Amino acid sequence: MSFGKGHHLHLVDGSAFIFRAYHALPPLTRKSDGLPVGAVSGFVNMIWKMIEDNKGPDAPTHAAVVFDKGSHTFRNDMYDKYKANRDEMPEDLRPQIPLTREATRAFNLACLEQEGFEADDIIATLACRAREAGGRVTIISSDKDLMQLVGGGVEMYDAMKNARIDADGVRDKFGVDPERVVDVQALAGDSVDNIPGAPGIGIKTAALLINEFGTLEDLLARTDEVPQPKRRQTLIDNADQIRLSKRLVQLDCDMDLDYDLDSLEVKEPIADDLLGFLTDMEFRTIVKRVSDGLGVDAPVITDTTPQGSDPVDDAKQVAFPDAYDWVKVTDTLKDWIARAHARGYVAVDTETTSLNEMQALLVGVSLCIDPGEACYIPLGHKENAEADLFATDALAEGQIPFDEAMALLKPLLEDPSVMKILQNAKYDCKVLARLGVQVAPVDDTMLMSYAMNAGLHGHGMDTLSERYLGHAPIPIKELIGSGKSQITFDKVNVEKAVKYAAEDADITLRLWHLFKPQLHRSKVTTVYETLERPLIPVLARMEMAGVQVDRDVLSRMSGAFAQKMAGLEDEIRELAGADFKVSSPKQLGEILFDKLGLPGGKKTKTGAYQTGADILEDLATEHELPGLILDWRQVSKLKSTYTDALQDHIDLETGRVHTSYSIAGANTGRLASTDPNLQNIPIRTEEGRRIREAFVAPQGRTLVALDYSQIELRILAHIAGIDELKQAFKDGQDIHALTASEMFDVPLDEMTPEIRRKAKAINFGVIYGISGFGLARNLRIPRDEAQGFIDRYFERFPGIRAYMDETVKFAKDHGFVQTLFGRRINTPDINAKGPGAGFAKRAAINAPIQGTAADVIRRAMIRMEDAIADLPATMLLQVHDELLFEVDEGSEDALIAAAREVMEGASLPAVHLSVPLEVDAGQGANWAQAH
DNA sequence: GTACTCACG
DNA sequence: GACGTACGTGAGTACG
Repeated sequence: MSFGKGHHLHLVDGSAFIFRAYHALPPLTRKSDGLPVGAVSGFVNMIWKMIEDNKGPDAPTHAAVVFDKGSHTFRNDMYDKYKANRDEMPEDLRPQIPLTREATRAFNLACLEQEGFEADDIIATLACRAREAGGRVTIISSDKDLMQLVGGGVEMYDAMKNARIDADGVRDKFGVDPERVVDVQALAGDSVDNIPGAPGIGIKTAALLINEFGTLEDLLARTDEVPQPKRRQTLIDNADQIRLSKRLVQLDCDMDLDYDLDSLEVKEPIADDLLGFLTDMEFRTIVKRVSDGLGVDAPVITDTTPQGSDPVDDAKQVAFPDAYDWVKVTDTLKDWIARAHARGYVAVDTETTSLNEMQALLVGVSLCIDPGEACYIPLGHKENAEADLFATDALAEGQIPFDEAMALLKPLLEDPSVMKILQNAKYDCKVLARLGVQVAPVDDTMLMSYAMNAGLHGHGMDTLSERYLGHAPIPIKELIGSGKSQITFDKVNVEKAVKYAAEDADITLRLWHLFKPQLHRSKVTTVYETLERPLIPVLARMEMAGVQVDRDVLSRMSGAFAQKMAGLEDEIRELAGADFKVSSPKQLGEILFDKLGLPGGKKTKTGAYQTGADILEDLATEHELPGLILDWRQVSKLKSTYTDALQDHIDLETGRVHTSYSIAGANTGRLASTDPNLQNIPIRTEEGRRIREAFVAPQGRTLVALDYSQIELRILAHIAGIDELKQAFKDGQDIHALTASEMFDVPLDEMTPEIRRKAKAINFGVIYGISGFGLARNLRIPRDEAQGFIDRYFERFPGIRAYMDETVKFAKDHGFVQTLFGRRINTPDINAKGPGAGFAKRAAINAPIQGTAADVIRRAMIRMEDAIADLPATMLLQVHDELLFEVDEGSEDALIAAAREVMEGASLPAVHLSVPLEVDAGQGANWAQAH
């Protein structure tokens, strides 16, 4: 009998089920092999519950579970930014997607998906057909995009809230009848799906307009009748965008489907199929429940755990062996690789000749699959290596030829179904990338620790091993020595190398077993998945790209600086009346305070006089010497740290400078740049700024810099909820001038630079956890005056003080603070007594602000590569609130537009800031011009 | 190896 | 009542 009156169709939004299950549940893994199955388990539970709940007279006669397929749909062809700000699917969810299809079929339910269409379109087409045939439909989903289908026998059911949604429910939500929902959505837009809509019009206004004009088409045809001038203009200006939005939200009710409603008739699950699947998944509880429900005996799930015990326990309890496997022949290597494939994960570590990844040569690879069982595959060890006298270029015995081994390892390292577990993965990924191996997918124990333990301790392997495994790894010094006599790893005796290298892989695997379940318990899985791990390949590519630095420019500046220093030194010695080392603060202090008897003379804790810039500036009014010292120091700093040291960092092969970013270096989530540090290139003084002229674009290219304007103050305004500040940012006002005006009762048009400067210092102070002492020192004013400013500021902006108090209280209660994106920064000293207390408090106040800004730019960087993929552009550097790019001449504007859009929308959809993020852009032949 | 100083956001 | 502080980094130099 064909589908019609009296029939009831259930349509389940399967993809939504999966995401809900994934995010609601801990990251369960299959015990026998560690396969992630948490989302599958949640999905199965939801389907089973749905079946159980829908027995009885109103039971569905027909049913289907509908899924999205692929990420590119016909909507992307209409609008390339459709759903563009969706975060990427978490790595451990990806392998579960096919399993949910399998689960659906195991339930004997129709499993529907179609390339190029969203689940919503299939649901729409089927719902419309069922309605036309005179039957009833229940759509099991809470997605508001499906509400346009409600009515005429079609209802929705929100399985989480246990609530049915009928036409009245839709009217409650959208303020219009279901058939007009698309009109409202087209006007209001949707930041989650990146539907543009009309700026400034939300659901409320949209419903008002639609109810007044009838339909969207009528409204757009009669915009001249809209009474509010601003609203009218918005509608006129954005008419095309609104029409596009409507086409984006309008579901396709008329898809070509190669099946009909009758084929969706409900069939009882076949016990063997269903229980077979559930047993395979090792879902003990569900197997029991389903068996009871079906009235059959529950099958036994045999325990097939690798060593018959829990990997978390093994990680800590299995002893570290005295010897590991030295892989000498390809058969042994093949055996290890087969084991890794069978297990689905493997810990990997590489040994190389250098800490600099751009120069490091691969010397060997170690693998580990079970605690205590690891191997080392030596590839580039030299013969007679340790005795310099006999060192030759000949390779040591017992090694597989390099290319042969790499040909075997590459497929494993690139296999999407085998998780590679590394400590500080970026390093190994870069070394291997230079050999043409793109390691993926990757888990990084260092980043797992960082996500959970930032602020508690470092995240290097030695620290983690001692802390969490109670085992001190073999120090690298024992193999390569230290200082002048240090050797490279290729000269290390292979026997010793096996012990050391395999142990590192063993430790990494054990840490992973410990950390993986903890990640979820600490509620930082999302942080790890969205802010830490995806950054590894992004930074690796930026570092390998490097930035071109003009050696001649630096060299010329060095010469000029040397001359200037020599001249200053002569003057300094003359004024001092003595010969001394100008670079020695100790000697300088004695000259200033003992010999010349200048006033002041504070001592450091080691008993030497302080000679910092602030002290010398104060003394400059007393004597000529301090000023000259300051000049000398500035030039000396520029020469030694920049014009000289930077030249040594130019890579001879690429002719460029390749920094290294540490992802887990700064507690707040900021990156840190080392070897060289390219995040502290001078800019504040004119002379220093010229160093940036040495950072150049190659022939035919341009440097483009984009930086967030006032991002930390904006975030503070959002977090603390300060309406005046939020409004000022929305209106594009000068925030420091506004603060000054509010505090000192000076109208904006009478603002002086001096008053504004004070307000600016206060604004920065607020971000740092202001204190009277600190502000006084910064502004060089008496302390009580500074305290007066602060008091007035808090009087004017009471919300800021409330934020500070709440943050400190949160830190005291929980032992950590959080960013808007859930990043956790531990505050172990927050309850300390004594001088440390103030320090910890200020750090706790600052961390959520600095950390949220760091999260925002991380999100932008992760999305940036896709966003500029079609442009001849490369992302090169990050300087906390700035990104530097290189782009072919002629494409500058396209790059700026694309990058700005990513940066300004980087918080979405996870966090909707109540202040706009603004990005300034510049371009030029060198970094000085681009800024 | 530690202390001091100074470059950046 | 005194203490000692702006938040977060990395690197070069002196000095023991």
